[in-house]
Amino acid sequence: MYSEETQRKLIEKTREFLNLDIKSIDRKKAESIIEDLREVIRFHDWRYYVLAQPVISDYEYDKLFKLLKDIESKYPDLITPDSPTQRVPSEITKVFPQVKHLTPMLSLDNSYNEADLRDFDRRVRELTGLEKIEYAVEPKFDGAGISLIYEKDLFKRGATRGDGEVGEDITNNLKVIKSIPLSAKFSSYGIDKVEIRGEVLIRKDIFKRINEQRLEEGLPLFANPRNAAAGSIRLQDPKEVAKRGLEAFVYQITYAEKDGKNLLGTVLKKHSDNIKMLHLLGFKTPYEVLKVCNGIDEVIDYCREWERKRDNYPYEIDGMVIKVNDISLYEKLGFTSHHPRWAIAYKFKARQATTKIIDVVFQVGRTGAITPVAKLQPVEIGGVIVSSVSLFNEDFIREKDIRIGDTVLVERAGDVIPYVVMVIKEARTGNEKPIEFPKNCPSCGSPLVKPLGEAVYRCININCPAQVIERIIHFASKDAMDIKGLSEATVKKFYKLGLLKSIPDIYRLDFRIIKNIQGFGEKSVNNLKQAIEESKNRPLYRLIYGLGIRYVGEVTAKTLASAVNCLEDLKNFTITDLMKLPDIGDKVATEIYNFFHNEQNLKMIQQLKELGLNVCNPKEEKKGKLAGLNFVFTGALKCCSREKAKEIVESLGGNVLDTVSKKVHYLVVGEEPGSKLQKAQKIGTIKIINEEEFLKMIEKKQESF
DNA sequence: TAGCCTCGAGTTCA
DNA sequence: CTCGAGGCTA
Repeated sequence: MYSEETQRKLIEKTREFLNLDIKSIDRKKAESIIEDLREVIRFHDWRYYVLAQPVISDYEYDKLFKLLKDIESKYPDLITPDSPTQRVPSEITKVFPQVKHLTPMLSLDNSYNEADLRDFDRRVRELTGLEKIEYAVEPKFDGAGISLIYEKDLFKRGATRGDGEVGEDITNNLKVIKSIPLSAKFSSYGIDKVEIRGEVLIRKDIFKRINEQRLEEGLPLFANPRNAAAGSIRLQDPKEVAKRGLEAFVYQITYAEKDGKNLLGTVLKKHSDNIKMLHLLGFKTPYEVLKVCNGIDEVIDYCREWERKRDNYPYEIDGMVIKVNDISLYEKLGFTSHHPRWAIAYKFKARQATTKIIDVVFQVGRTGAITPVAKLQPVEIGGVIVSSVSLFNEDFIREKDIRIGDTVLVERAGDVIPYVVMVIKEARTGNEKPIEFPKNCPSCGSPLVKPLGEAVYRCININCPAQVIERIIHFASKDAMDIKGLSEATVKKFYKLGLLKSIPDIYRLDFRIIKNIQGFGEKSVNNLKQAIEESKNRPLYRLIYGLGIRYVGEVTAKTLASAVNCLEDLKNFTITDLMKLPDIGDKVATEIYNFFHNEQNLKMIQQLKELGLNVCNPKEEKKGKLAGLNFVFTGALKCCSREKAKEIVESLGGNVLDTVSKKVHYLVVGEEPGSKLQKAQKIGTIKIINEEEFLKMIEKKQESF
């Protein structure tokens, strides 16, 4: 057992060790830290295996373990018999009876890149004397490992991994998992007794539901689906286990006998065939996603493919497993003390990491919304360095009890945007400072207001500098007036220099001054000049959208544009008039009405008109061949960007929507489609077409672009 | 009035 | 992409 104080110190040391590079460690340094490092690893073993509440990510644990292994291989005389490297960690909660596995449950050696995989392949080829190896490659499920024994076709016993030699008997809990057959006709394959390895998993969407429920009940959250699965299979009450929606995948036969004789490698020759057999016997297996690869190049390709699409897979996977497919070679290849030489794991870049919150700053958005943003000690997640993360609003901070100085678990999933999963409370020193929400706007100092029932504070001063800047950025952005060369950074720079204080100022920029600004040459100035000139001719709806009226996005802007001939006509609309338009209720109508009855705004509109911007719709309305049809895109298109495709569809009279619903007529499926495809299939009435078919539909008109 | 559907807004890094 | 909230419909 560890006291709170000890735990805190150990976590602190963890961070130190994580920043160490093996190259910087000499003999003296090694001697001085090695025992501490072992103690740190033992502590994390305890958090992970005993409490099922790890305080660091797997990736970080692997890093620590690797550091210890590296030091020990550099200075082998420092190895002690009780070093964590000398055994797979044990300590098991005593609730379940302990049982011995038929064959040890070893972990796999890890690889992190192409070079590691090629090394592995080279070793396998050397040891077997073969020129090219056939590999079976499958996703590495991130769940809780289990071992199942079937005797005379009956499910006899199921166990956790434990220390690899001895696990816990959780047969009763596993029996409630429906994807584990209680009986399977192994006898029809001439097998009396078999030991199977697998993984208990929770689907990502179910994991989310469980955590939502735990939040409501005030229970500690699970950091990820694996923790949830590991915690769930060891619940005392199988009835509770049944409620958790667990599933079990099996991926390896480690023992099979007939009349006391071993069948592996003799009768059961190929791993891929074993998986097929398990699949046919009614087990959940990676059968559909297992690929037999001839040679390491195919393996690497397949790993890459999965690294790209792993987020679309309903189960959490943290890498790929590569196994030599020919089981008769296993004997020749053998084992090291930790792992088989005939298999290796290829680990994807981690998407979770822990780091410290250094500070919290408050940003002012275009609508005046105040967003707290945590500045982090930079940390690598999924291949990029993350140094800041949004904390959204006060409720989020309160719910998670986030404080400055806290160590937090940060995740960067498929959506790319980092997110604070939880605070590692064990790491607290007592010096953490609560996050105080400002009473005044950090940009202009005016008092903030929080409308009843809303989650965010707002600065309501429309001339607040931060808001003005954001509005100009929005106006120039791609979806609005699309002024290339007037990026976020440029707007900020010009504002600071006093060149750009309002939207109309864009069209009054003095280019003689800009030429003298560092970073602007002849060419960039000319490009900017031209882009600004071109933006004067944008269609009316883009201008309306660019004005940044609250609740008026692209769609509502189009509604408004098509209701009038010219921008000024909107001045004459009463709230009631506006509410007659589709999808505009009283809230939206009021905002629009207020905007067009604000003197400052009217002056701006007048100025924009005088500066030569298009403020009217074209006279005649052209109808295209796609008139009235709604499109949605999913996946990447080969022909062009989505923007371009959207433009083409709209030019032909069609619409492009963001989400799949009954209104949609066509779903265009590109490469690696997302969840929209399933949704569309479920609705049924949507015509699902691929890119080729789509191109055919728009073909005749396409040359003009 | 509840629940569905859609739109708007916010969001990180390079 | 996701969440929250506005608008619409049963």
